[in-house]
Amino acid sequence: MHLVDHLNPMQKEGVLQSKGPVLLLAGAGSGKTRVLTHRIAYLIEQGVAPWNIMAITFTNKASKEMRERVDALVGQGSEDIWVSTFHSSCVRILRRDIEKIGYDKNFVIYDMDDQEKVMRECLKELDFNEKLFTPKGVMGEISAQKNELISVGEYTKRAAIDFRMSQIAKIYALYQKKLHSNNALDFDDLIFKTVELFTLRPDVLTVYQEKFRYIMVDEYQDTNTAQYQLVKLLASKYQNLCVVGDDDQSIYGWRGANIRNILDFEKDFKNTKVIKLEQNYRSTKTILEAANAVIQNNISRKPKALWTENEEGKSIRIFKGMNEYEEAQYAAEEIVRQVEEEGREYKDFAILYRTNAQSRVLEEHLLRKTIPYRLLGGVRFYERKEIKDIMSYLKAIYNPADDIAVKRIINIPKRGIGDTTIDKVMKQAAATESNFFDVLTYSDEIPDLQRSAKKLKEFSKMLITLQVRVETMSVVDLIEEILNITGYVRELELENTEEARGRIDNIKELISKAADYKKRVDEPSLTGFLEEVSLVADIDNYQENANSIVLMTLHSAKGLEFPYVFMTGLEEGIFPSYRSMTSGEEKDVEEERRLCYVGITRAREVLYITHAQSRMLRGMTQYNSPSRFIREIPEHFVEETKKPVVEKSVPKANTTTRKALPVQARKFVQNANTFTMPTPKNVVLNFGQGDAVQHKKFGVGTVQAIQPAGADYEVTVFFPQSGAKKLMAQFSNLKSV
DNA sequence: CAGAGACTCGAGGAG
DNA sequence: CGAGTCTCTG
Repeated sequence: MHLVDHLNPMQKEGVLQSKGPVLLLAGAGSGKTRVLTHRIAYLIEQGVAPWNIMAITFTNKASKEMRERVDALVGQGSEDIWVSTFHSSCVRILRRDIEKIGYDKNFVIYDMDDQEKVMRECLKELDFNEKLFTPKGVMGEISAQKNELISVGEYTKRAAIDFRMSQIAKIYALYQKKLHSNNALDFDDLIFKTVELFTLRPDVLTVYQEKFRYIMVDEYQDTNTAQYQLVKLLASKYQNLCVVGDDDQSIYGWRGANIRNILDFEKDFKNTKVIKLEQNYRSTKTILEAANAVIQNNISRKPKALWTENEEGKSIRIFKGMNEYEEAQYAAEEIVRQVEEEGREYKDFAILYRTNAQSRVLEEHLLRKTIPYRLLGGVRFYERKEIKDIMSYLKAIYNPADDIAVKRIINIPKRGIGDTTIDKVMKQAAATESNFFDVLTYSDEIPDLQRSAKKLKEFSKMLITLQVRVETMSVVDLIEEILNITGYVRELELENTEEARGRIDNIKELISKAADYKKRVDEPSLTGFLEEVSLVADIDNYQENANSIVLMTLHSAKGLEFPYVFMTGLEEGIFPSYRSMTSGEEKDVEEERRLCYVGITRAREVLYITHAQSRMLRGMTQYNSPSRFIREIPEHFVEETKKPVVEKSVPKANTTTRKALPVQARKFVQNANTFTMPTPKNVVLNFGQGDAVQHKKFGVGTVQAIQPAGADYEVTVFFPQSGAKKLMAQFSNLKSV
């Protein structure tokens, strides 16, 4: 029995084509991970040393999965294969060699929060119009430059003719200067600086080229220019580069992913062998053909069509809710029904949505039905205040030059050091070109700081004390020591609120994560722990085995699969998003459509698509028409389902075949049909649709519909005597009976 | 300096 | 609607 015996011919070719550039176009569910892992095993079988092999993925989860599968296939020596993400590979390289380009190798990694703080400082210092230059906006532009490998110098040159750009160039320069003096890199820098290192120091590049003779890149369609350049540099010597991707699943354009990387691969690497994997092993025919039908509406793509030998399967269920509550209720009830009547397990279900904000209503209804669920996204663990506080202590101990971390904790818990004092310290630091922390240590010598010097020195002494212990203490002990000295947890205990208890739990969770780190890693260190924390993604924490349904964004769902998938909020303005519809660029809607394709192809057996006629957004009620993507699914794959008639009637799903809907032949024609109006205020209704109500003149009737109408509700009530009446809730004085 | 209350403004997705 | 910022007061 040979490695490739149970692979299909195309997969086999992907495995055996082990030399030279290979472009593996792998459709959704076509077994690409399988090809990659077998390919690695085959290389080793052919006598390639494990340490000469590198496999790059985007998420830790993907790399962990690949590592496990490779371990199972290869056995001995597999630990020497570099299986890691772009970011962690770069960190590893930079820790060794970044000194060669003028950075300290103990750099810290800034997350978005930290970046924004630095950015705010820059904007404040430069005193630019804050309406024109928002931290987020400028950060986005700078990030885009880094993704395109455009340095401060290069950008400044290009910016010369444009006022706004030249302003941003100044911010970019200051921002980089601050990061450098804080001894910090942001996410984009991790890639950028590695490329810079390789470019400036060919000797270093050669070392890595010799090391990584066989390179594989997963999710290649999501690489940006910087990542591409990195791979190209590494592979240029031996040309043994295998990239795997699917242009139809490119959904990270907004993050700088350059779809040209996949479309032009053959031009960049001569004699590229192109292999297409088009057989899908995951979904039913119905689901797959629906996905094909949707994605065909995109103009810029490589033509292809996935096929499967799987059975027809069930129709795609489409549900229209009156509002997002009804939508959520439907999903929850349908899941309960499937679990109780069809014997499915909770873990078979995923609910997907376009934006994280949509998860709340869904959660409420799942809680109400006591359906166990896991939520990915939202406020991530490491972004919680208490966690960031503790982490900032660790960062400040590790790298006192990290002004952002030091400033964050200087008055946490309260030490009587206020904004005025902090400002003075900052001024002093700027004037002497020193770090914020250094100023603290000699604050008693500065006239301006005399009054608060005692507190400042006390704080700096405490940090120094902790620094000394790093050598001898594990991360767990260090955290406990911090909590001890600062009284952080004690303070929370005194609060004695639900929220405070939650925060204490989170801190305990952090400690156990640190303990787990210590157990798992060969040489645990504070650096290692900080690094790991900086680089975790949400999806990395997703556990397949837990028996609960899972809620996540469509973006997070890429690479996963579930027997039952709910795609929710399929409405114009939500999905496709308002921004993509109004940007004026068709490519933006095409990216949304690819996201839809990704969503549909997550489903193995049954796909539900739901949308709501109205939904609350930012305190406003929006009325959205159904998403164009619904119309792009041929109707014979679809059945429209009605809500299991709730409340008073039989709780049984009641499905009917959907009547002919006009099929929109061409896109572009679609207009938004999205608008907002004020939500009724000060009107409380104590009845809902289907309830009986009493009216002075008409007697008892049944509520048929409730529509917001300006600041009031228009209630349609059917009265047996007088027929249907439309009444304004505020004036009709309806009473529930 | 700290806390309370008013006020503004904004949510797309993620390593 | 809700998080984050601003302003006022003790």
